[in-house]
Amino acid sequence: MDLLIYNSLTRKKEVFKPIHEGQVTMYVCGPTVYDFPHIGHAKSYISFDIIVRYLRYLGYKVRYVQNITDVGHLLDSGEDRILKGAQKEHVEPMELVEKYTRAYFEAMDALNLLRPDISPHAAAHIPEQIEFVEKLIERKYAYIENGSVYFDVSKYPDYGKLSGRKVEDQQAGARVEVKTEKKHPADFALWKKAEPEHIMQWQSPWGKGYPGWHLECSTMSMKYLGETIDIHGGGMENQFPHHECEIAQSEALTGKPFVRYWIHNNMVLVDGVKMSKSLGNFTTITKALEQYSAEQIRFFVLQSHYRSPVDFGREAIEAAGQGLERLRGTLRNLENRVEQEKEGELISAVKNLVNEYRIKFEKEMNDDFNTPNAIGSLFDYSREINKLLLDDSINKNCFEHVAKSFRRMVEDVLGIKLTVKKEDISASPFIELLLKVRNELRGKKEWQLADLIRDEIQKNGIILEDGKEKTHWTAKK
RNA sequence: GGCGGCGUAGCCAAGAGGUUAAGGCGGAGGUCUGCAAAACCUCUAUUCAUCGGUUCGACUCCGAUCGCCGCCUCCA
Repeated sequence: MDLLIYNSLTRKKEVFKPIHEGQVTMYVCGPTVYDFPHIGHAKSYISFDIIVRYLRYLGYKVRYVQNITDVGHLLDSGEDRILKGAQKEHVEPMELVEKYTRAYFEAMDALNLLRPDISPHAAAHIPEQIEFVEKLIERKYAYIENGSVYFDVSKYPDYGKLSGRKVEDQQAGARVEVKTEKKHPADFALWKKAEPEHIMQWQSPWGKGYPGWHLECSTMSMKYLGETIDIHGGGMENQFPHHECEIAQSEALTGKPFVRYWIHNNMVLVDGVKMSKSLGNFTTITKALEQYSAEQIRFFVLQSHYRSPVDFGREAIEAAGQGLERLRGTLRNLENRVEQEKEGELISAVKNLVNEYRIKFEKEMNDDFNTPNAIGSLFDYSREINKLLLDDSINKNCFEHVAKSFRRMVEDVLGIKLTVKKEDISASPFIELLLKVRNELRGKKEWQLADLIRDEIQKNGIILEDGKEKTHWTAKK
């Protein structure tokens, strides 16, 4: 069964074939670290996390690079985001970078995202970027103007192939005033001259300055993954100009295709409009995690497709949380039975069930990482498992086999942790003791006291379920 | 002005030229249960923004209209 990926470059789903068999090189545009990460980052990076996880599930050796932008990313006003932020917070630019880089990783860890294999910083790759620009000048794709270097878009006829735009159709200066020193409004900065008061500046052959924003991705992608990579991911809003410029400068330099599969994920909306830093309508991940669990947020995000926008609304997130509880219940009950039942033969009906749903899950994931459908099949699977749980004659090994397959899909591929380990709960022995007492009371039909214990325990986040033989307990997430 | 996307039940959300339009939440009823909880069963869109067209057949393709959204050198 082939893996199909929607390639933004061709606007078609294509069969995925990496350059080197069994290996995947993947680059994803990372954050500009000048503020706390928000739920837009969450959706974006969860989407790519799933892609990495699924590729690894399929057996590919993936090298996953995601940059940290800490220089050169400018605001409309022409100010560097990092410098502006540092000014605002009265800290050194690199102090700001450190603070928000940590915040970013902490948030990503909290959401159970796999760390990239390499997280290169733009400011740590200035020599490589300078070298990149020098080569472009050498090859006449770039020109120097007043201490800055610009890419000459007219030399690269393919400019616009990713976003489907023609240079002449654009309303130059629609949003930002056109710099007069550029030969053409579409030309973009590779290197910018720094005014003396601009703190972040480096010596270059063209005087003191700093790199243009687009440059870092091309440079670092090539450095760590090679001239042509398999997958480049990013947010849709970066398709133009950012990725278009990356393609232009990279392909101008090497004469080879820069990226084979471009993957763009859609945006997070709030009340139907884009959530963004500039609109100020964003929720930080920390704040979201105060209201919802990490698993719930992941599940909510994955219940819509990565190429669809998702509206971050309370009702929908809570509904997702309820749904997730059902999957949790299934695994919980499976594990209770694994604990309880005796060893035995793996029966073929169980083997077939596991196989059937593994195939369904893979079929959906193979169709451009269709997580909503994959989750749909998990709910069907869950229902089948629940029916199996009704059968008293099934042995431990069967339940173990099913539990393992269920975890593989939900926890390993979707990255959603389903259970809290009982060993991790320090109150564990006391809970056991209370349950013992409560069951004594139940035996004596002292329902009032027994119910009181249950209510009080539940108030402390422990859920009780009275089974036929014993009472099971779990910690609420 | 240019480029692109979306409009599917009370809510979220897949799908796709042709057997019953996934799945989740919510709701209704039932089974089980000391009561709970969980689970299971049944029901909950004759219809896919609107209007035309193509077709033996369209929610799916084409055109128009209405509404919403993104990008056009700031954003994941």
